[in-house]
Amino acid sequence: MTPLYAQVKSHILDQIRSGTLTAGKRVPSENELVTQFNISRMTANRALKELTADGFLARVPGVGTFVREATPRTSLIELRNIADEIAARGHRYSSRIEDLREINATPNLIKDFEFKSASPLFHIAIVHEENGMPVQFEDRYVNPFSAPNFLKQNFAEQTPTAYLLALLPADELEHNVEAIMPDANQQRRLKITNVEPCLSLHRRTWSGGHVVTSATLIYPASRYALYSRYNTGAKPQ
Amino acid sequence: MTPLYAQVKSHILDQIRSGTLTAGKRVPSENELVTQFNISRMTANRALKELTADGFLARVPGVGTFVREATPRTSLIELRNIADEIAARGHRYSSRIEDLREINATPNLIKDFEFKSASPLFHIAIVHEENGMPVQFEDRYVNPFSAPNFLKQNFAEQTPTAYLLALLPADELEHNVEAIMPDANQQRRLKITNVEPCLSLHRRTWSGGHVVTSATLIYPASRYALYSRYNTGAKPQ
DNA sequence: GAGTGGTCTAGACCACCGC
DNA sequence: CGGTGGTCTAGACCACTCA
Repeated sequence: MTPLYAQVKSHILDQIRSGTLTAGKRVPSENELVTQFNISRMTANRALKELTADGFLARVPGVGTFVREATPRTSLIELRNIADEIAARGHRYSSRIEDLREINATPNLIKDFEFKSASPLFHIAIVHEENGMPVQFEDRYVNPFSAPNFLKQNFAEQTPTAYLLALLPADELEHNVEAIMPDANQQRRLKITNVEPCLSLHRRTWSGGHVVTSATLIYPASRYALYSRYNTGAKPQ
Repeated sequence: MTPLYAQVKSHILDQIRSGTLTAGKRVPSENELVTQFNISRMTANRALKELTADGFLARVPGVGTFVREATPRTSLIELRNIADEIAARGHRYSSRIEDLREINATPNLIKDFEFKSASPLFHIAIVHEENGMPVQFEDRYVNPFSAPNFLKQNFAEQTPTAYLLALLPADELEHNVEAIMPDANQQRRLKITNVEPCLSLHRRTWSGGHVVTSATLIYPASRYALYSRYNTGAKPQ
């Protein structure tokens, strides 16, 4: 059974997504939600408080709760498909699959996937190339309960990111970015000749409360940077 | 009057900072907090829930609430003050100012600040330290029209970020993250002995349509990572 | 079975806002 | 003044874990 506060959150998010509630518009007050959903005010308060913490709403004491301008918290690293990015630059995309099979989760992976005990996982190692030059090494684990047919896909046609995004909407993302020196294996796969640092982007993706996939994306420093620009919704003086 | 839940939060955070509660240790249960502070369980629940959301605690249903491992990582999305982040980990913050003066904008800086012609700029170079160890080198330029008193501030008391944020709301942000090998100057300032890659985070901040500041923040890879986790607003809640 | 966290209720008092 | 959000209470039922 879905908790009541989560149902209220979903209801409001649906209205924002569908355009019924647009930026700046007032959301039902806590007391209005109490009568609409036949819940207690504490439950309505929790729903609105969490949506505010998530960056969707802004609350003004004595006035009301409002839909915020285009979510300022979602922009730094969008979930984009590297094949589309490369195509958008007018370059040729290709890939090389280096591994694709079922494995047993290690203790670290069990923690990553929030599993309670040992479990099989799917693994893919794939090198993405732009005009034949490796630009990203993707080392990804996939929850077989979320994507049971993962191993049967043709990843020469569609990247793992694109397949998973089409299958399951990502409702929560976690990113961790580090600078690393690639090990010999990674250097070989990325065809790095000189000593060159890399960006290591670790990403976990949730859908429906479960970790769908955990991926480490490695970019050679000379060929890639992460970029974002966005509006915070603050009021300029 | 400080809210009760905030008092409980402070009390627990103080114990983490002072070392009374270390990583992995169990925090008082909700019922124990109820009797200790003479509060209702909902208030105790709120304190523990928020500390969990803030990343300090981890809760296990049926077992208890525990202090999390302090991971030195900084938020990618929010504009946070490094002094607060370090204090929140219970560590000692200090800084070393290496430069603070007015300069003339170079062509690159003129472009960065969207100026039409040459102009003076303020410059600060400052090393941020955690328990005496350099963790960030900040190389920042500031628009004198936005913050005319910048050079007169005491940056031993307040970081440049904190000063500028209090002065002007950031209504637009731009980030660019790269992996770099630090040059000799940067190595010396960060006290890097071995060959070690660094994260370079370049950030421009707008307020009222003008570029207020342009900063390059350099983090040694071994001591820092950038982190973010957020809700995307996609369908399943 | 005792203890834990997860959720929920039906009230309450308050500061604040706009009218 | 009535409506808003911010906080708080004293109960409650549940699923879960651990001994």
